[in-house]
Amino acid sequence: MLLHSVAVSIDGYNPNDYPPFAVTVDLVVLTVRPPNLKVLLTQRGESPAKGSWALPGGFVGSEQDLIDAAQSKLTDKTGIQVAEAHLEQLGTFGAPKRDPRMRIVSVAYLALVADPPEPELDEASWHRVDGLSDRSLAFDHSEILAKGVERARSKLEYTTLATSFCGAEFTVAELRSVYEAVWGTELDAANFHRKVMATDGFVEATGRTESAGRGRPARTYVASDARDLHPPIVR
Amino acid sequence: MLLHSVAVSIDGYNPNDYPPFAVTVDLVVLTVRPPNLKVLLTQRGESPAKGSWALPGGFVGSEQDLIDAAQSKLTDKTGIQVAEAHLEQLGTFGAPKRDPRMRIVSVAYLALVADPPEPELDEASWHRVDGLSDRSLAFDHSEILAKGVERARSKLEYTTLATSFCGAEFTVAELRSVYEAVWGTELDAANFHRKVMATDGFVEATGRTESAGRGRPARTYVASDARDLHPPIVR
DNA sequence: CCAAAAGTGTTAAGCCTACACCCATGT
DNA sequence: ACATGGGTGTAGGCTTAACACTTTTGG
Repeated sequence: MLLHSVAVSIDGYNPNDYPPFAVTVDLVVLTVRPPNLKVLLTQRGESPAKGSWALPGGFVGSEQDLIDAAQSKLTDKTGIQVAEAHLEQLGTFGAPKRDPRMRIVSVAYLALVADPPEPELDEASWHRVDGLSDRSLAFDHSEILAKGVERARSKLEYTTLATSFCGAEFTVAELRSVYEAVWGTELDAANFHRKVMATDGFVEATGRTESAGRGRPARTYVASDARDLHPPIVR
Repeated sequence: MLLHSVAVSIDGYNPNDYPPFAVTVDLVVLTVRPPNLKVLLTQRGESPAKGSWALPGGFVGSEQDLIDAAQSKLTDKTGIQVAEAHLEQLGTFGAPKRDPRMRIVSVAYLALVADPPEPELDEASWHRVDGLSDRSLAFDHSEILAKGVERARSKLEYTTLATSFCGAEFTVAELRSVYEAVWGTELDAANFHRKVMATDGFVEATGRTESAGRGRPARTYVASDARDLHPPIVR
């Protein structure tokens, strides 16, 4: 199990100066299917932890940037276009024994996506976050997931990222259901509406409305352009 | 400059499945020397970027956890005991060409330390953060530093981490000077005092006072035990 | 007309800000 | 006594939270 230095000859570096690592990306892909927050998991097809659930991920190419690796994994697993999702680095996990096979450092990314229509791949499926125990995932993936969920919860407080969970056009009620699913609380519809409207750079009216069957039809909105930036709170 | 797969034989893995990386830690060590925020830098003794300033750091050992590598670098460069400092992961930087020699993924850590007494090592020295331009450091270290400073600024808003910049025993005025240095603003002394006192889990009175020469002596405090947790705001 | 959901008004409580003011010490 | 910094009081403005109320649709 010990890894020794490997012979790779590079100018300016003594080959034995540094130990070799494998670097992977793991993805915490979250979506909201009201009233639940869901995470994308893959079932492991081979040992170790064969048959158990894990976060999607894979090796980083030798000439590939970390974010590019995360983006391509996301598109592979969900078919979601990069422009439609929010993707940010979550943290790096590199305990020596986190993978029993070898020394792997994994850079975790958090993706927030709108609930995708139909075409989920066979290998991957959506799971309720609150139905997973602290140790139900392979390796240290439960820990990574917990950090992703915590990040998502706190980011909704001080950014406008909640719109990443919505489709292109959405109502204020849909946006509210995102907050309710992620936070696991109910929000006052009246105050929520006012708060969203009062926050610059959050949503922009389309002028259209959308009827949900019963009740007064709701106006629809799109996310403002400047959404990833650094806007106000919504609590 | 191309790196190819290396032959390392590990059970369960095909040696050619993954590309080899070197993994390093880089440290953003911040301290406050009122009225300035300072960062610890080392001057590079060899090529590339010989002579220019860089963040302290180094390779992660093959059986070493990431945080352990960061802690030992911190102790090496500052002599500061781990228990006295706050250390948290900041982010991971792994652009393919960030180091011209080879593919290096660097896990950056942020350390907040009290201004150390005397024994600064020769290799490392403290620099005013606001005296550094966007490109004055080697590699992508200016970017890493910027992220560290930003993290420190925002964390002071919603945690009690400011006490990490203070010695074991401090006055409210000293604590205020920390906020003023990190944020680059002046704060109302009266309101600040009230806010700190009203925040549970922030400081605890020692019962002692400390005279700063002129004026009424200030009561001294120590950081509450539960400081890294998740306490209220101080703005 | 009635139920339901969207959206607006209103009011009281709490928080923040500015600044007046008192306290305790060194010179 | 007086200057200096520590610390408390207080009033006005702003934000929040709770909930009454009006609007607009489907049945």
